[in-house]
Amino acid sequence: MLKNLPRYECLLEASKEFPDLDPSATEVFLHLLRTGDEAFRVVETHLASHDITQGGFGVLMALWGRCRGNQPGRDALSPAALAEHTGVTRATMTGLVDTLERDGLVRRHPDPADRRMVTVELTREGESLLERILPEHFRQMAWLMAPLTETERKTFVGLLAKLLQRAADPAEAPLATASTP
Amino acid sequence: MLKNLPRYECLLEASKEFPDLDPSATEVFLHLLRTGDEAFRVVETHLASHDITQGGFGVLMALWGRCRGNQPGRDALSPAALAEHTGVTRATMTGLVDTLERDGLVRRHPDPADRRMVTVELTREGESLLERILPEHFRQMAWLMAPLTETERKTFVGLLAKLLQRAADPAEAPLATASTP
DNA sequence: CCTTCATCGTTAGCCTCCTAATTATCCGCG
DNA sequence: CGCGGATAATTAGGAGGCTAACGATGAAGG
Repeated sequence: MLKNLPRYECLLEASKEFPDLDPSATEVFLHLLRTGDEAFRVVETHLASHDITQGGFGVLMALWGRCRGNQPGRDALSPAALAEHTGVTRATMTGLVDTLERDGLVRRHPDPADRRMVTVELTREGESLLERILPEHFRQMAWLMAPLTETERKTFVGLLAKLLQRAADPAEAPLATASTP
Repeated sequence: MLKNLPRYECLLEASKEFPDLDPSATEVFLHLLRTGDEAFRVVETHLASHDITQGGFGVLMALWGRCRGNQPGRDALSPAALAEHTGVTRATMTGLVDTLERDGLVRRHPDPADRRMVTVELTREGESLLERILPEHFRQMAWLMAPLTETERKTFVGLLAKLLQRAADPAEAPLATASTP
């Protein structure tokens, strides 16, 4: 998102004016957002070359046997389950499934038991697209992470997990307590 | 983006089937994206409570004296410079400035020297909004990073920088070479 | 001078994503 | 049975993001 990461001296200077500004925290934060965004873009670019978006890819992956070969038969999920799984709202999922269905990668089936419900499943075409995309997708992640040793990766995931736990915490941020009330 | 991070055993199993899949690389990648996204959401939620979006906030920040108190007088930038600075296209910047101007946070001025150009500057209202938002914004970043020691932060930024360099590399990913040609 | 080319901002059309409201259906309770 | 409440998917309306194309202007060369 942010293209220009502020330089460190700059942060130090600004922190004089704002007592709430923690320079090292800000630096980590900006680097995290920037790197995440850039990594995102790398795979997004690849997916775009196959005319599929990140959102669509997420749906396809969710459909494609969670954990691969979990259950026999076709994998079919409701839009609600897909939304939950990929982290978007159900309204958004309607749009995503619309696009995927229009492109023939996915099919909607009415649920005979509960007529409110619908199940979404992969078509052959969707499956084959996925199998065409995945090897390169995996290669790309491996390439991206190549500069990190196995030890560094462990450390990294540990640090990310700490932040993730806090960021995803329902307790949320301290929106009241402050040094500037 | 991805809500359910695959468990490690699952990745190991899948890697049998896909020689290109590097489990630890995938794990790092998914954690990075997920954490970045979650951190993004935290500040986005805060900004939303002031009726401003991330994109708009970025523009305001860019306008608000890069590095704070850099130059005397008002800070004014062209849409192109803003787009460059915040990492969006010029077309998108037009829309962002439209919204900000409609909300009275920003003003467009024609450039007398070059009639193709326009300069964008902060209004008093925009400035005061920013000064109202920033303390809490800083506090939020500090809160988010609180679980990390100063040493961990240094390590973390180092790792992020390594990845960033690679991800932002114009050389891009190895889209040709592969074990599945 | 005038033609060509680069550059600026904007427009048009599309996709993703959101919230809120709508419609259809199921379920349980009197 | 019939009615209210929960839940499914969808629609409506808005915003940000992109690419591509456009109109206006400036700069440079013949």
